[in-house]
This record gives sequence, structure tokens and C-alpha cells, in this order.
Amino acid sequence: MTTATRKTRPKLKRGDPVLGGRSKLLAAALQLAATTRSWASMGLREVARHAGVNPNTFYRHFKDFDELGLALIQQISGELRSGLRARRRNLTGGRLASPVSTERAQEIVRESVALALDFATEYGAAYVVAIRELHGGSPVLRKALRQVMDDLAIEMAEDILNLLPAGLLDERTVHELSQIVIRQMSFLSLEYVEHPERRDELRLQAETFILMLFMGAIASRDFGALEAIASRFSSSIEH
Amino acid sequence: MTTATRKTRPKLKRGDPVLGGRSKLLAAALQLAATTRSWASMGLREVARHAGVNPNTFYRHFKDFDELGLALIQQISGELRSGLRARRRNLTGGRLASPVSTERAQEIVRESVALALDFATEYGAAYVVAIRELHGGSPVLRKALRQVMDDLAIEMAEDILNLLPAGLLDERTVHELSQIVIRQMSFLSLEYVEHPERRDELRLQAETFILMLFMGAIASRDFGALEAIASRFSSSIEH
DNA sequence: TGTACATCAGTGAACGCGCGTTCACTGATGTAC
DNA sequence: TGTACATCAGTGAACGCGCGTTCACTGATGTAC
Repeated sequence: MTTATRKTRPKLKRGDPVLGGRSKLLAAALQLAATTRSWASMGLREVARHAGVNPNTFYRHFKDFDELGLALIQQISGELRSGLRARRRNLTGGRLASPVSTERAQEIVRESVALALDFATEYGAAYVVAIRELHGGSPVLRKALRQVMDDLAIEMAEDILNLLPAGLLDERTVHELSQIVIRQMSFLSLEYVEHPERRDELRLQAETFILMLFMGAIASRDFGALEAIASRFSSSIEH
Repeated sequence: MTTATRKTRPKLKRGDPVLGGRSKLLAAALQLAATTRSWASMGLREVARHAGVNPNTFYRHFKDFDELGLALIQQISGELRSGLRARRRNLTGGRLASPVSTERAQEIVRESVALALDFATEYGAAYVVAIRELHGGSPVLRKALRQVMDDLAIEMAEDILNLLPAGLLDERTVHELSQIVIRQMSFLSLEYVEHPERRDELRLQAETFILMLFMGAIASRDFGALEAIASRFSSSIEH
């Protein structure tokens, strides 16, 4: 062999960001998946190239792409949930009084939606990839991502149950509504990441949707009263 | 060259299904995309192999995969919409009277949800692929599929506007609600295609969701009445 | 009704390229004594 | 505190394979006259 010019793990100067091949690969895969095509269509060499790393380095850390994907999901969902938890403490200030003030409810919804959109800004690439792969090709990733969504829904349901006057809506209903809201918000967040200039429109749409859904749940406890409201707002034109 | 055994277009016997290479490729691509991986990760040769056709035949009909995908979308969305239109005529029997009967509304929702689920059964593979590629890798397909969803929402909004007592909800609101319902139903339909045994559960969830959403829209026209309902159902335990 | 010809829809062979994976190697880091 | 050694995280070269694409060809179908 000639005089060895073989590259090896480069010496770190003090203060350098410690980005080993593993982190580089994770970041490169996320970025590629977000900007280019789907997870399944990425190539090992392509990711390694973007990470500036030998293709072989992949095998040092991951068995296959699913494993890399799971690592990414674990990392980011962890950040996201701890971040959500921290910021949520600021806005849930004790249970709502009964009779519920619609204004106060609107305020809470507004803050929560803003929170969700802020996170979409912060984790744009991850959002895009996560929602794509939620329906995507790999069953392993799909399952993991559904779990993340379910966990979010469960936390949201807990918050709401703590917030609503006791007895107004039962636990099961609140959990189902939370799931629906989380799903819908994933749609809207994606739309927002792709078109940030439509923030206000999307924000308003989300707020209205959430309020209507919960109001409907409450109103459905008294069909009679609801029908009375409806008849007051219908024109008398019939046939 | 030896005695030519080169295959060519096989002679059709009368009564044979006329499945040219084009149709075979469309069917094979749909099936592969539904059962295996995502659109972007399919290969030309792979699809041709499944179609039992020379790889080259692909180029006789399509420039690339986007073109094949668009052809598929056009074909299936056409079938779906004309099918929907036909079956819908049976259930929209004139405008609802005012005061609205909650029972009659429930009935209509029930029939509509059943209709949607039936179509999901019929077009299972197409549903899976469509919803996957709605967030998928190809911008061309994504755009086309969103258009399909939007068109569905528009038709749904028209139906609802014809059904509701005039003046109860304005056009814009109904259209937004329809969009939300279509999105949510796409989620639930996918779940249904993957777990047909959960039909009843999913059906009920869909019906409840739709009713609550529209009831909420109606109830939100009178916050005062809504707050009154809420206070009647809240426990007196507060703090 | 025939006939000449263009177009269509298929074929097989061949190309070069990038891919995933394996191999043998190497220097830095961590650990037992 | 040194030292010997195992493990870790990286390297480059090489493999065989499947891929997309191009080429030249062919028989069936449609069309103009």
C-alpha cells in the first residue's frame, strides 16, 4: 500500500459541534425526505452522500431505513412532546367555570392553535415527512407515527377534561373528539408548512372547526334546544 | 436471425377481454402501489413484470410514472363520481322541513356514511394509493388528488345546501365543513379498508362526528342558548 | 371492394450506471489491571 | 498513573445485480384512394 491517505474519524477541535456520522445521517435523511421524495424512494448512498459520509458508515448505526426512521421519530417526538408540555402549562389556568364562558373557550382554542402552528414552523421538515409516512410505504414507521398521534390525542383529551366543567362531556367522547382534531390539525399544519402566507386563514379555519365540533358535542345533549335554535335561523321559504 | 419466435400483439379471440398493455400496466401499477410500497419507489420494470408485458411497452403509452398516475386518477375519479351521483339521487328527497327534525338528519347522515364506506370497499386499492399519494412524493399527483378531493367537497356542499332549510348556514361555512368532513372521511375510510371488521365502530364514529360538527355550526349561531345547555349538564363541582 | 401505406402496439437485446452490500483495514476511545 | 487490549466509528475498493433507456425490428390495424 502507498503512503496511507485514508481518511478516518477526524480529530475534533474543542468547541466543534459533535456531529458524528449518525447525527449527520439522521439529519440528511430528514432533509432529503422532506424536500425530495418519499422515504421509500431514498437510497442509502444518496443519504450518505448528502451527509458527507462514507456509504458504509450507515451500517455502523442502522440495520436498514426503518431503523433510521424509528430513531428519528423517537428523537423528534420526544422534543415535541416535552416542548408542548412546557408551553401548555402557561395556558391551562384552572378549570373553566360553569356556566362556561364561550369567550374564554375561544381564547383557549386560539392559543392552542397558535401553539400548534408555531411548532409546525419549528419542525417543518419533520412535520412534512411524518404526515407523509403516516400513510406511507413502511408499516413499521406507519405504526410508530400513529402511536405518536394517539399519544398526542390522549394528552389533549386529558387537558380538555381538566378544563371543561365536570360532567359536561364524558371521557370517551372527549378522546374521540381529540383524535379528530389532531388528525385535522395534521392536515392543516401541512398546508401551513407549505404555504406559510396563509397562516391567518388556516388559523381561523382551525379555530372555527374546533369550536364548532365541541359546541356540537355539547349541543347534542339537548336536541330540543338545538332544533329551537335552528328554526329561529331558517328562512320560512319551504316546499 | 433464427426462425422468428418473437412475440407480438397476440390475436384476440372474439369475447376475450380487450386488455391491451396499457390497461394491464394501469392495473399492475395500482395493485403494486396498494400492496407493496409507495408510488415513488416502484420501478418501471417491476410494474411491467407484474403486468406480464415487455418493459418497453411502458413507453408506448406513458412518458413517465406521473403520466400513468394521472391516467389512473382520471379513470377512477370519473367512475367514483358518476357512481356517487347515481346513488345519491336515491337519498336526497327534497329539502328538509323547518323546524329540522334531528332524526331525519341522522338518517341522511347514516345513509351517506354507508355509501362512502361501500365505495371504500369497492375501490379499496385505489383509496389506499390515493390517500397515500395525497401527501406523497410526486407534486403532480398530489395536485391532481387534491383537486379530486376539492371537487368531492364542492358536490357535498351543494347537496347539503339543497337539503338544509334555507338561511340556516351560509354557503362558505357549509363548504368549509364539507372539506373537513371529506378529509376526516378519507382517514376513516383508509382505516376501514385496512380493518373491515371495524366497520360498525368506524361508521358510528363518522356519523357522530358529522352530526356534531354541523350541530355545532348551527348552535354557534346562539351562544347564549348554548351556554344554557352547557350549564344544565355541568356538575356543580367547581373550584 | 382491393390495395398500398402509415401508424400503432408490441417484441428482445444491449448499454452503461448507480445501487446495496461485503471485505479488509485503521485510528480513536474506553476499560481492566 | 501507565499500559495492554477490546470496541467503536470511520475508511476505500470491489462485487454483482437490477434499473431506465435506446435501438432496430415486426405484425396488426386503420385509412386514402
